[in-house]
Amino acid sequence: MERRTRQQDAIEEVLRNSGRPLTPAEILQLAQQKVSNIGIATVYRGLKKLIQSNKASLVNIGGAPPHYESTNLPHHHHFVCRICQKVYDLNNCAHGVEKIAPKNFKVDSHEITLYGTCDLCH
Amino acid sequence: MERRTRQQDAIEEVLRNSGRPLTPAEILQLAQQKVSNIGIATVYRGLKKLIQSNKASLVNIGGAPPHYESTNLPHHHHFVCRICQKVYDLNNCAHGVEKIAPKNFKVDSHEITLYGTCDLCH
DNA sequence: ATAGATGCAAAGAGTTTGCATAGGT
DNA sequence: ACCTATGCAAACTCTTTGCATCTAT
Repeated sequence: MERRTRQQDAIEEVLRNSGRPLTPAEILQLAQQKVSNIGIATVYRGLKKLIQSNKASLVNIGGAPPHYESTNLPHHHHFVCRICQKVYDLNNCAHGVEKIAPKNFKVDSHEITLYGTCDLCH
Repeated sequence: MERRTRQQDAIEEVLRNSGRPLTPAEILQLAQQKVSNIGIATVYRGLKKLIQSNKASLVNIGGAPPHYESTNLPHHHHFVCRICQKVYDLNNCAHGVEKIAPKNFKVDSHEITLYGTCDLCH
């Protein structure tokens, strides 16, 4: 049986409330504001559980370390700022991207990542 | 001044001759067939140089460890088969993807990765 | 001869795991 | 009371760095 703990709740809440994907270290820092002595191992274990239950997903971005985000968001993509390394959510999606696959390749999902300079850094 | 060494040549050649992106460990293994006692540190240093001189680039694929590929290929994207885990190169590119960024965000490059089932696996 | 590149091993970073204990049920 | 989840530290994996040596120029 799975148990509900303050730590697990904190991790889940941090992810849901952040408007952008976070790294495990960022999640730890934010979760510590809710549960003072939560450890990094708990964050990793918590993330693993959230991914298995499909409440969070891994966002893999070239150059940047792994980020995690809540799955309570609609379909979207990401923008990585080359200056501040922050990852932003993009709300639009280019339609028709899956058409670049060859015949006989069945596409079930896609990821688009844009790189450049964000609002604040430029 | 930069020097030309057998090790550096081997790394470059391995990347150019492989039809797909490779991990540092795979590059090491293949390069050892050409230069017997080349070490992993040399591979990392060699890759760094190739990236700086724009002869190779990092390919980041969700779930999989970092891969590297030669830039002697035209602009292209990747397809990851969920069954066999292979990474395929795609020759087309959806144009206009950079338009999904908000105003004031300057886009200089993009990556598209499709996921699904490849030809052979389906 | 000179100085950049290499190989090895040690050091760092990020992530996982073992184990005793706290705390949810 | 039971047994999962936690916190800490050690273990692991991947990558980088220090240093003596090799080697391309």
